[in-house]
Amino acid sequence: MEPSSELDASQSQAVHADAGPLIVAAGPGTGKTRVFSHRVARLIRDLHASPRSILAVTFTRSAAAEMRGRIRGLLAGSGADLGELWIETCHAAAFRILREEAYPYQGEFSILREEDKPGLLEGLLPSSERASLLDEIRGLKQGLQWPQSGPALAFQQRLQERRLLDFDDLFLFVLRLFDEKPESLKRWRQRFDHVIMDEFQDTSLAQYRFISRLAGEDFCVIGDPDQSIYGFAATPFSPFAQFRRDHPGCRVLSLTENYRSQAVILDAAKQVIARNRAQVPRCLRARLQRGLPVDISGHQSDRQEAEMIARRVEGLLGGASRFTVDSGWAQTGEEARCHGLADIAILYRLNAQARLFETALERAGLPYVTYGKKIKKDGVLIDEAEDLEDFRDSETAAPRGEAITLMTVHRAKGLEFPVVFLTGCEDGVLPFRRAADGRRAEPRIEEERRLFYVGMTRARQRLFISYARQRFLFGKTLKLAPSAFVADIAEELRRIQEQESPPRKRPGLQPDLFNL
DNA sequence: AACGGGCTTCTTTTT
DNA sequence: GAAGCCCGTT
Ligand SMILES: Nc1ncnc2c1ncn2[C@@H]1O[C@H](COP(=O)(O)OP(=O)(O)OP(=O)(O)O)[C@@H](O)[C@H]1O
Ligand SMILES: [Mg+2]
Repeated sequence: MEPSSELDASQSQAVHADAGPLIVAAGPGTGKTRVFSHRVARLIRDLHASPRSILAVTFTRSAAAEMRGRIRGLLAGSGADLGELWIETCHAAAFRILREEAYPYQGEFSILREEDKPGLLEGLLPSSERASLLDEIRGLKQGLQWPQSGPALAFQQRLQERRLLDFDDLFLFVLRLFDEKPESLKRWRQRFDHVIMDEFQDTSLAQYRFISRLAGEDFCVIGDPDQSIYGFAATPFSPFAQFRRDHPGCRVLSLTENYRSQAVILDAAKQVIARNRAQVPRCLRARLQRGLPVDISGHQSDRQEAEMIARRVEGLLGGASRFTVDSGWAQTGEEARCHGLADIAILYRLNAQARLFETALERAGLPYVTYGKKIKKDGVLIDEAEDLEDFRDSETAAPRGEAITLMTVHRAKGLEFPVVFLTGCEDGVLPFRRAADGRRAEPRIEEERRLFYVGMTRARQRLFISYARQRFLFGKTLKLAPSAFVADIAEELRRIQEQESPPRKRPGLQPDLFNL
């Protein structure tokens, strides 16, 4: 692994950019997250900023944990430590402030988990109307409005009786706190001289308002508009555009060198994303050598897809290095059995797709870890983060570190793997389209394309794209065409293998997706 | 209260 | 296919 201390010229410029509103907008694998950690480390180590004056915002808790480790590593030997540095998600930062301010309640209060929300409406509404009320409440809160009347208000009162906040409330309350108690806002603003955010493209309006109120002169946001994949979860909002409006004349830096993916993979990904309108012309160059073509395979069925991937994985695993993490080979551009289990990720659009892979991997005796799937234990939903370790004992799954990773593309955001299988690349699955008869049959195609792009750009050395002609989903067997995204990859960058169909004569005119 | 048949719905997810 | 929900029956 390359030393994580190196920076190229643009990265260095971003790290050393003076305090002042700063956007770092750059493509995947260009070292945005590296810049983030170095910028924080530099503040502490070189500029002697007090760690407690820094607020570093990440998208997930696991990213926060990893960031903590990276920064600690960068500070090692300098005598400095992390002190009271805040590395938090937006939600966690809001929650911490509310707790420290004992607002809106003295003493204990807690967060209502998403799955417990409907229960709170017990007796208030027939359960068939609960979901839509919760949607309505979310809509209100996302627009920074408090529920004012009707069952929405009743829900809010029930939260209050139980000293509970839902996730959206965190921002409503912290913003209200700042409005009601200017002295409190002043204190927090004075504390956080330096605010930095990663994955800024997925910041919601409420989150942005919250962080903006805390931030002073030194406010740095880092992200990639082409990797915005959580639009579905919030009301439409363009954080980069808003930041520019709020900070006219802010500095805008970009990073153009991709250190993650071999050139063929990156070029293929660029061809796909090129179909989305770019606000700013894209510039992204591979630093690694070309590598092997993107491997595209079509299968007769979803089961076949899973079986073939399991076999493929076996072929990739190096004998001796089978259990080494990220063995760092394949710079040679040669196919080789040199990978460890932890080097390999199987990515998919829908959690429901995971099961077939689990079955196939189990049959092949290959250890894996599935992330994010809702897990029930004795009929009760358990929280993965805390309880997965125990849970694993009772299942076939393996401990982290020597297992294949199974997760949705959404979850893979920000991560990288030497070998990536991007699966279920069918029209209707990726891009996902709700059941054909539904009104909202139109997928939000640009976001789906970004998702595909995120999936592709997780790969360092090998990218396998696969689709099935037939898939069993939601109780129906669907006939599916390959995703149009696949056809956007130029011939010279890919190698296609269509698994031959069972003996059935087909007319010569077979629509060939790849010769559009 | 507990059972079961018929009905609908079912992404992606942060906390 | 599985789960949740409604509603009528035991
Ligand atoms: N200057 C550099 N020299 C060598 N390797 C680098 C350099 N900068 C970054 N890398 C490596 O490139 C990979 C991608 O870096 P990083 O995760 O920071 O990119 P990113 O822009 O945050 O990607 P994403 O958009 O997917 O979040 C990592 O493996 C990182 O160690
Ligand atoms: Mg990153």
